[in-house]
Amino acid sequence: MARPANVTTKAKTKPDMTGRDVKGEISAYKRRLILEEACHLFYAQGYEGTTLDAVAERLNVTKPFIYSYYRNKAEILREISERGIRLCLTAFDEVMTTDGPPLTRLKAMVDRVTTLILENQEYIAVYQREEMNLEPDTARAIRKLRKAFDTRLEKLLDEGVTCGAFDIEDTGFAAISISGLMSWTANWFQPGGRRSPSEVVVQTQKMVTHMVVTPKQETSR
Amino acid sequence: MARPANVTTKAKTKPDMTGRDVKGEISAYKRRLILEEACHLFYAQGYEGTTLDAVAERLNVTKPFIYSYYRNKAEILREISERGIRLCLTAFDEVMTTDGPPLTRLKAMVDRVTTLILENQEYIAVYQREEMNLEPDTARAIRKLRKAFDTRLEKLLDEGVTCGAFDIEDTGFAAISISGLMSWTANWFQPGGRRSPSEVVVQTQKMVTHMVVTPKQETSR
DNA sequence: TATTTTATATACTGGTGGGTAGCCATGCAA
DNA sequence: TTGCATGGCTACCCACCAGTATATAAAATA
Repeated sequence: MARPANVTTKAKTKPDMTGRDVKGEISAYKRRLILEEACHLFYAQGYEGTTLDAVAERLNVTKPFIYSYYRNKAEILREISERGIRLCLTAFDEVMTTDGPPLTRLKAMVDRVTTLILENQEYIAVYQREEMNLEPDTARAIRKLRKAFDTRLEKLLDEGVTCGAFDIEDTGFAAISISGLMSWTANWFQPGGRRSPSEVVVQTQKMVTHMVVTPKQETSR
Repeated sequence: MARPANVTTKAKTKPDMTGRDVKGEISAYKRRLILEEACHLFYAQGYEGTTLDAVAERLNVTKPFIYSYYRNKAEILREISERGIRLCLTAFDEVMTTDGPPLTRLKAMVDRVTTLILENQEYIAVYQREEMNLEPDTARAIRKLRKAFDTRLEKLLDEGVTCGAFDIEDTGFAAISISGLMSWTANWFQPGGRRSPSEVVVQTQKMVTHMVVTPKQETSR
């Protein structure tokens, strides 16, 4: 009988604090494999266009195998989406712990986050496209995370405006635009295409800088 | 028997050049109603999440009714997508026929296109999200149109760079970013929300201007 | 008014795919 | 060498939905 997929809560075994939880690690690894392959197919063929049989086939396993690691299809999508936004959020926060003038931090943030988005392009693209296939509760939670990102970005912009580094009329709008600009790359970027990831990152950085900086104060070029 | 949906080619009746083609107009009107309702549901629940029965119900008709105006579900999606991008393209071209310096035309374009995008938000959003549910050929055709938009925008930017009005390193990238910024509004804008459409348009215009203009040359504020 | 044509509905089919019940192979413990 | 746990597989079910064959009402035509 397929065990209930309570693998989510890792280290379910007794608190044997000495040895590693090998079982758990293997489980997590398998979950990861499923997630990656599913994401790949969702990206290429859409969520509804992808059958779990197809995912299983690519992994040379069967559908019940998947069902012993995920409760259902939607849960896979949830993990993809969550990963997508969580990565961005943590990266953002990490950059914010550094200090330096707003522009420096903004640039660093754009660098880190855009890099991340390109590295995890499929996750991000799927997450953006398939939001409505999430269960309503989950969708709400994810949207909240997304919003948190924009809000924090807005704060940073406010800071810059206050100290005169930025020239922005509506920081809320600018925040949406900037995060949009970064997200957008996941939609059009093609690995192995005309532009390398690092070129995209650099150009995005420049665009963002242009968007916020007070003309006279713009530094290097 | 359900007639083959050859309603697409309008004015199928004999070339009676005197009277109006009332039949055809009614047909077109019905197609339009179906399209709007379908788009609305696709927007709210996704393409695969929407059954044609549901569309029919909302219109107080039945599924075969729809099938006598559209060959299949994908054709409806095609028309939605095509409408989405076609609107933008024609608006762009229309603006380009006017003359004036690049910045003026760019601003006018952003105004017109963003307005259009907000007015047709559902079409645009569906078109962006559901691209992969189109038949491969159709998808290619649509992508081509999208690309045409970016290319023409790039040309305008090149012009501006040549005459010194714009300060852009990579006009191709800037074009993608700008069209991305405008498209993005269709994803987050909420009618009746905090910002009115015209505010969004104005702010988008400012963002775009910031992105391209050479600092010293920026005019009004 | 009889007859054909058009427009729409009722009622079905066939394929598909998410999800599951229950079986089997392997390994480990006693 | 039996018994139990683990982990996966075979085989199935059933809801759902795109698409269709056929009936019927309304309108156009004669």
